[in-house]
Amino acid sequence: MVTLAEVAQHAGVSASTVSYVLSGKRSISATTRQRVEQSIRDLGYHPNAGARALASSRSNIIALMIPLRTDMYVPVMMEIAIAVATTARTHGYDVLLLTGEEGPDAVRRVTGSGLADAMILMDVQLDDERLPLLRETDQPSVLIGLPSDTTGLTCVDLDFTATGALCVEHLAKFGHRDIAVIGEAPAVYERHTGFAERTLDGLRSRSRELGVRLLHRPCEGGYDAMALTLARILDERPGTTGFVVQNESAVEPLLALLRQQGRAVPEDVSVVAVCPDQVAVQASVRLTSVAIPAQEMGRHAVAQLIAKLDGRGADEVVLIAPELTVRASSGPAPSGTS
Amino acid sequence: MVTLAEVAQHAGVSASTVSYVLSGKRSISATTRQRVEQSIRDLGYHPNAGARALASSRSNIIALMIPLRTDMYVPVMMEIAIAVATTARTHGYDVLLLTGEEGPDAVRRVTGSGLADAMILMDVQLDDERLPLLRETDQPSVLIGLPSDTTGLTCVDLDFTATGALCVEHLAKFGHRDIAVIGEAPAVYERHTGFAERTLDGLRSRSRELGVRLLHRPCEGGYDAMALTLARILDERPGTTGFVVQNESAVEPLLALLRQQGRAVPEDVSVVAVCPDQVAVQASVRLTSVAIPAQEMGRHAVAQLIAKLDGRGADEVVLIAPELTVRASSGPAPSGTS
DNA sequence: CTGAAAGCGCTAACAC
DNA sequence: GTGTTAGCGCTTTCAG
Repeated sequence: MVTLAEVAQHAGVSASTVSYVLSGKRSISATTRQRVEQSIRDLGYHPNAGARALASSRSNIIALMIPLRTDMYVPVMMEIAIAVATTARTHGYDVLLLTGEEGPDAVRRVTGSGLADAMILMDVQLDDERLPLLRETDQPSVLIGLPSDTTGLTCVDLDFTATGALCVEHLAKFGHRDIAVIGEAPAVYERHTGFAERTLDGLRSRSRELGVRLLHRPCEGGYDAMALTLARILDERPGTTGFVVQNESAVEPLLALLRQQGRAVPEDVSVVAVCPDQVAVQASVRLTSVAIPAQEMGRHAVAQLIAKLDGRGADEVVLIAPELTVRASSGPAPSGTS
Repeated sequence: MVTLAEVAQHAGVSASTVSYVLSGKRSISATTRQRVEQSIRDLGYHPNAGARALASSRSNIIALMIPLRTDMYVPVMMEIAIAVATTARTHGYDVLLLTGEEGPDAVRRVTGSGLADAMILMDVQLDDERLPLLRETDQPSVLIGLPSDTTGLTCVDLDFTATGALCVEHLAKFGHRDIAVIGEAPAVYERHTGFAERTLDGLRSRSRELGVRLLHRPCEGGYDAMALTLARILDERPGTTGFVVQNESAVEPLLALLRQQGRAVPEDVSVVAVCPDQVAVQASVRLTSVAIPAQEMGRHAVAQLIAKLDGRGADEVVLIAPELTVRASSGPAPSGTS
């Protein structure tokens, strides 16, 4: 293994000079720099991560905690994770993958051991058990998601309240007065996952303002569950002409069932989804939707974290504004309907 | 920050004793051990990862390279990644997440810097550009996937050749004589991804043996692409009664299109999918399928890697035997059809 | 069964 | 602009 000392010797300079060439923390004459860089290449030198971490008390690693659960839409998590990893690399950081399994202990382990310099938490609950730990640690962290109390925390998320409002507005503008919301699985609400509840808040308050009737039903994914849910909705509110879907695995079943019942989209009923663009585009009817900006969330989270690590940047809640894309699944409410 | 020296002092022993209590590398009297463990708890001591890595030349980190691409079925990758992470933890290892972006350079960086002790590569191409590097490094590695030349490599994968064969057998047993294969996106084949080609090999050779006609068509995901592909297939082979689908985002579109054309599943046509169980179960028709054992692959990969790290375990190709689960989408070929 | 002490490879004062 | 050097916190011989 090639060490810094060997590089120094090869280049005829001192160890510190090599170190400074690498870190750029003090100015180096052009000639020395070139000699050193040449030696580094000649010898195939790679700085030792452990030694560096020990001496500098910085590992240049960011920990990313992802949830174990699989009842959320996985591709979004994956897209965020990948965005985090690639963005982190552009800042010289690597990413350590932690599953939720260890729970709060993982936070202790990572902060205590200096394994990572900072951490990003995904899938935050409204009253997440890891939050107290984060508040008392001096280790920078960023949440992707929004807990109920954000004091002393930095959070990045889509503005789901605005998302809910936006969906209702869109349908209301088209004259829909009876809207049904197909939500996530009941477990998601029971767990008090922030985004689901906030979307609901947004949906409800804007409905109230616009005088629209709103019916919310959680729904497991899949055809059977969707069939049951849809039947109940139409039973309770036969005049329903607008649907908001926030559950990727209910999207296609819903469309199929509507088709099967002879309800044309968007002539008879309109559907607005909250889902990644890919899902909206690949559906059997191209869906009007509010996208989940996974990449943007990942990038923002890393940016915030780097800012903290560099001493810039305070605690802040970054809410990404939702954007609704009109596609083929929404249109004017059929006339003659209440 | 609490150091090992402080723990030693608190417990009234030497630093090395504390170290040995932690590592268990030499026997310690029960009383000393207890005193030390008490001190560790009292002080809230966590060993410093960097120092440990430096002194022992082992980081206790496994690098996991996942592909950037998103044309593969993401949930499977995610499931593997999570299985890798949790399994690794049970062996005392953490997982570093590398995206394919850096390509071979990532391998160099990680092995050179001692950041990770070993690595797992996912989404291996038949002639992957990272393989030469792996062969010349002494750093242990395991591939999830199978390149064309496995010399000097350890690989874990589903036996896709057997998978293909199994699908044909199942359909042939039901009397289907004309089978169409809906494959992955063309890009996947162009990239010479191992699993896609091996499945095809299995499908073809068994078809030949059983005297079944086989038509293979790559297919992008989504309805439009599937509609086009299906039309062409039925045009070319109107007598097709069996479908093998290896493309998650084509599954639902296919079912919808068949339904729309009045072809009942499984009365008129049978469908066998190669996909995760979740997809098979959630589809509008519960699909007869060969599952992708994501968790098992992740666990196996880690097990192989740990074996190597412990000096046990040689290079080996582990092919997981496919299992076909019969569900509601396959049945006897309609009589009167060739 | 336990201690003492020599590094591991690098960073960052402190000197010049 | 460059060199000297004292650690960073832990592991692991070598001694007892």
